[in-house]
Parts: sequence; structure tokens; C-alpha cells
Amino acid sequence: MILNQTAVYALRAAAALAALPPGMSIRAQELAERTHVPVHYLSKVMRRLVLAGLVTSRKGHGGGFALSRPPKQVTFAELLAATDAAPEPGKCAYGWGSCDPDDPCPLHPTWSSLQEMVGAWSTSCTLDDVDADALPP
Amino acid sequence: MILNQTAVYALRAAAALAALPPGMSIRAQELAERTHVPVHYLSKVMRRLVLAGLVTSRKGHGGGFALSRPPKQVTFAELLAATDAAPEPGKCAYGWGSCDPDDPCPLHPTWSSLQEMVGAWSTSCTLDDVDADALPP
DNA sequence: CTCTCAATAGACATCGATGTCTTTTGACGT
DNA sequence: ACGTCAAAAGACATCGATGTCTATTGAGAG
Repeated sequence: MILNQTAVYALRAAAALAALPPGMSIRAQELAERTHVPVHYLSKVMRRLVLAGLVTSRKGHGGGFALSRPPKQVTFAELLAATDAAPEPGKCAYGWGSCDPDDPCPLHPTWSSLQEMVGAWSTSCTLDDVDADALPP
Repeated sequence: MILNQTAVYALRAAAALAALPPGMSIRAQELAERTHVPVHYLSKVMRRLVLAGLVTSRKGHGGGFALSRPPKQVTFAELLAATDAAPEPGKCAYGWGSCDPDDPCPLHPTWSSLQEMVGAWSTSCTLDDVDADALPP
């Protein structure tokens, strides 16, 4: 898998929130069923999204989770960052401490191109790109 | 990290082999030092590359590892496949059993574009793209 | 105020990826 | 044939990601 499980769960959950009518919230239980994520684990993931300010939560009656911004304004990069799955630009794939264009490791050219690609993908994709029509009621 | 540790180790080791003079082999110990991969773990990774036919090994005196083909003919995709880190095109990020363009999940458009990008990267990069000059003697 | 609902918090469990060690096998030099 | 070198094999250990459970906290309804 390209991205780790937690990050994928975050994308799933956020996609499900984005598919909701604007302003509507959803309970963790219901969200878990729709996204096939284990309920208790999902609540942990959601917590990270809440802390990152991407999602709001309300306890008690009529509570649940909702996006804190319109889908178009939530990038995948933010979701990945909230789950520590974002690419780390400075990190050297060859095990060297630092690795920049001036003092590149053997893998630098190929590796940095991958990093940039994934980075560009994550910043260009937003929750507006999820296919809400693809969801069952 | 975008790719898992084992896959990165495989890229490192293969890059180090590619930087060798053609036909030359190298012992596991030496390879481990150059790539900063734990020796014993490296031997496991190398075993996978040998089984995949990407690397040859010789035991005993003067033994070691060497590429079984010219660097230009070894793609990153093969290295990833040998370490089970290649993207799985059919796999649905949304947790659905199957997920194709005809019956897409909400994440399908964004996810498949990532898969394709990484796939294209891995097939276009070869060991000829590693920067041999960047290596210390 | 009290009851119920639902998120929060955090302890605990599990599992696979990662890492270490020891023994075995094969190849070469003498 | 023997000894040494080095990969192969596989048992074992560790650790972090993942998953489960229980208790607590906060919010609304009555």
C-alpha cells in the first residue's frame, strides 16, 4: 500500500463526510459502517482530524462529526498531515543524514521526483474531488 | 514514508550494486555499511531480490552479490514487486471489494490517479537513474 | 436534576514489519 | 580432505501500527 492504513481511513472518513448534505453531521457508528473502518479505531482517527481543525465534533444527543469547511477547501495534503502520512521532503532515502540537491545521495533524483509527485497530488486533490454520487444512501 | 522500509532498503541496496563497476560483486557486510541497512536484515532483503532474479549471489570465498542485468534493464517497479510494495491496481481505497471505473467508490478518481502516478514512476525509473558519482569510494 | 446519547480519553491487546542471532549449506583455497 | 569464508535458512526478539475495550466527560431531552 502506498499510504498507510490510518491515512487511508482518514481519506475514507473525510470522503464520507464530504458526501453528506452541507451542514449535516453523522455519528461515529454510522460513519464506521459506511466506510468499513473499525468503530473504535475510527474515533481515534477522527480525533486527529478534529485536532487538525478539519472536522468538528459534537457530543451527546444529535451529536456527531461534520466537516468544518466546505469540501473544496479541504486538501488531501491536510488529511495526510493530520495522520502523519505526508511525505517528508528533507528525508534521505539512502539513509544519509541530509540530502539536498547540492550534496545528493545516489537515489536523490528518483526519490525526490516521487516525493514531489505525491506532494503535488495531495495538494491538488480536495474533498470536492470525491464522487458523492458513488455512495449508496 | 511513502514506501515501506523494506522497499526502501531494496532500492538502496540495488542502487549500491548499480554503482559498482560492471561485473563486480560485493559482500553483504560491505553492502550493509554502504547503505546503512542492518546486516542481517539486508540479507533477507537481498534474498528476495535473488529470488526475483534481479540479483545473483555467490557463496564462499570471493562471493557476494551482483546485479544479474545491466542497471538500465532493472526498473524500480521490479524492485518494488520483489518486496511486495508495488501498488495494487484493483484494490479499493474505500474498503469495497472491487472498485473499477464502472462501479467506482467515492475515492476512486483521486486514488487511481495516485496509483497510476506511482506506477508510472516505478516503471520509468531504472537503476541507470541512480547517481553513481554521488557515492563515496 | 436525572437520564440517555455520543464523543473523549486512555489502558490494554494483537499483529505484522522490522531487526537479531545461530546454525546450516555451498564454494573456494590449501 | 580440510579449513575458511560468506550466503541461506529459519528461529527468535522487538517495536510500532493497528485494533479493542472500558470508563469518563459533555451535551441535550424530559
